Amino acid sequence: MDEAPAPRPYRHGNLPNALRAAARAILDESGPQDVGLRESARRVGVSATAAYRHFSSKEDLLASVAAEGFRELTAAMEAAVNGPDPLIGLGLAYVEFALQKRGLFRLMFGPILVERGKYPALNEAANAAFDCVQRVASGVEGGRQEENASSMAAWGLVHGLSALFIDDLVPESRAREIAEEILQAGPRPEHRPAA
Amino acid sequence: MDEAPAPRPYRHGNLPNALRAAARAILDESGPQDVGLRESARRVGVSATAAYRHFSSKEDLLASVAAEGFRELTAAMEAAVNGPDPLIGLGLAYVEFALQKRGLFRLMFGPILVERGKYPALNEAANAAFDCVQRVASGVEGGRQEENASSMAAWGLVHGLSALFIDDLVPESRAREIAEEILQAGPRPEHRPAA
DNA sequence: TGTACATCAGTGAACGCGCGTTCACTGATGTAC
DNA sequence: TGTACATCAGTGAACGCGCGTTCACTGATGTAC
Repeated sequence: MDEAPAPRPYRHGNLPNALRAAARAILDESGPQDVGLRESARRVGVSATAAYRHFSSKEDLLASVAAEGFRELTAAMEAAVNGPDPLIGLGLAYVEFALQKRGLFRLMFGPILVERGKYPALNEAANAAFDCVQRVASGVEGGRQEENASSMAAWGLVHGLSALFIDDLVPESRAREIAEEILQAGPRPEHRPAA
Repeated sequence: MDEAPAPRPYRHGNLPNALRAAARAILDESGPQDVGLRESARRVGVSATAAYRHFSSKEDLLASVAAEGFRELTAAMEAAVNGPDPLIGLGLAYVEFALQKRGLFRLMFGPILVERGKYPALNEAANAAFDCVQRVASGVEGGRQEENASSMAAWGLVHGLSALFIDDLVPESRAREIAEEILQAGPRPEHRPAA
């Protein structure tokens, strides 16, 4: 027991990733308001100062996490688009992403998004995700990614359902079936007078 | 100049309202994350401690502000429902509310909403608003306020558009026309292949 | 292959800050007789 | 109408806290010769 084996080498190896992972763990457990640079570092087992070797500020770390989230959202949507109905697939993937990664989703669409001009990587990742939605929703392949009413409607519907679901305005168990029902039905919900 | 006229009487008169108003001013200027009990009191010109005569905690104040917001949202929707197409009116009122009171809207659908079980007044106000949406969206008068696919779709669409708009994912100037276009068109957006 | 040195990812102590909240209090207001 | 008193909306000082960030530093790693 003399030679205690160093539990971690001097250099961490991938501290940026570890910090992002820690931040995401906090995100999952509570919410964006509780994600802190100090707490993230604490969880990784590293001094708070170490984070500054890789991120210029807390906000920088958060932006990096959000960018990662947008990349994952894009990947999930693109994977889901190869079904019979791309738009339904995309919609369900979007909602599923929100339900499974609530805290991350909230971060992605929180104040950091407004500041995305300051963070090129975040900006790029967010734009890629939005372009993907608009492209599929416009029903064009090479298409114009400019907003048009129909693609905004699809996006709005999917985003709104996600927001309502993760706010527990509908029990989670029902959220998925409702999303499926709505998306299968259209995505133009019929306006029928009571069931 | 001897007798400086007391700028405010010893008793404020309506400190709860004044504190709510101050909190909303902060909400408008920055966002939910910057609303504090101390800062609200400071703006009213009162000691921080004074707030505790009327609110048991910061969260209690926030819940009170959110409840006020839901009451105003309900009123706006109910006023807008008396047009030719109630659902379009309601939708536009909802979006307009979000655009005009971004910070408040964010607070209302933020973490406080999840905790609404602890604040009966907030819970009641929120339920009233949600019932109003569901009632109009279900197209029934005396109606079942249980969630059904069509009313959830309408709500989701309207809520999602609001969220996208206040996140500046669309320039505000365009937000209103887009909302109108989408809602006029349906509210079942046609899925047309590029314009 | 060995040595000298630059690089750079870590450390721990300390900073100032503003927060929510508690405390003991003051003094104006309202009320009972 | 006057007086005694309870009520209660305010005050200011102080608390502990955790935060983001800066500082001067240490010591392992990588590189040039």
